Amino acid sequence: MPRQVYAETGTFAVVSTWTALADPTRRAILDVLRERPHAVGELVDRLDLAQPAASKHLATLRRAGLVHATVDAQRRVYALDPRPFVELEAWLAPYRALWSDALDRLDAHLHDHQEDR
Amino acid sequence: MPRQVYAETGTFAVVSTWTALADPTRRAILDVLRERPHAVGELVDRLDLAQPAASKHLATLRRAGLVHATVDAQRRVYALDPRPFVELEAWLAPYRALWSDALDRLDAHLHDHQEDR
DNA sequence: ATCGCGCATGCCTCGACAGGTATATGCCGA
DNA sequence: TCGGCATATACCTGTCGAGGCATGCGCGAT
Repeated sequence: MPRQVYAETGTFAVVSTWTALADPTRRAILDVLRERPHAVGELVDRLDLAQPAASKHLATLRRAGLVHATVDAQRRVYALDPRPFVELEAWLAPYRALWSDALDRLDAHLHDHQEDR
Repeated sequence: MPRQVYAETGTFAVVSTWTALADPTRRAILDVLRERPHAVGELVDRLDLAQPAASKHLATLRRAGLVHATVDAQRRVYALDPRPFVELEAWLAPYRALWSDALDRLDAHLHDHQEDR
């Protein structure tokens, strides 16, 4: 049975969400964690990683607040944390006008000679 | 009057969207470009950048497909390109279940003792 | 108490950048 | 044609992060 959250206490080398997401291996880890929480060993098996590499990537993801670990005996079970994803969403939101505008223009173009503006 | 698109022809050192977005300066550039297209000099002024730095960041953004430039005499006017943002959106979409689930649980918790599940 | 397992961490090396300076290039105006 | 402007690019330097290896550390089982 899980016991305690493994907090990233203090403000030690906080990592930006963007920096954490810049690495493909870390994005792969997140993809797997989206399915369900995984222990480090499971991630090592499924993603064919060296164990130290996995631990380091997970540490980075932790410092970015993207994941958190629960302690279960010798195992650390990592799970996603929603908050940074919400921030990403918020960052992306203003850019959404870009493609919705593009789609609008496309739409206008399709309905071309019927009405203008 | 603008003349030509400044294509990133060939597959020379394509940069991942994530890599391009990992840099804060580049994100600042995108924020400014969201307002309207800007020439390099305008970006240099508004963001207090060295001119070579601006050109280099813009080159990276170009290789990531996030911006494109139109040539106007000696000036290069950079504007946003929607496509990578749509891809970002697509990447983020599956994670949306995360916080919608969290909100659902919160909601359920608020309506707590009224109905279960 | 001891061993083995699961994981984290320290050290090293290397390649990838960011910032700065200097310089090359295309284009306009006089 | 010439000078100057706007931008790109080459070069250098310092920094940071990823991968690989070895090792430390906590916990459970025997």
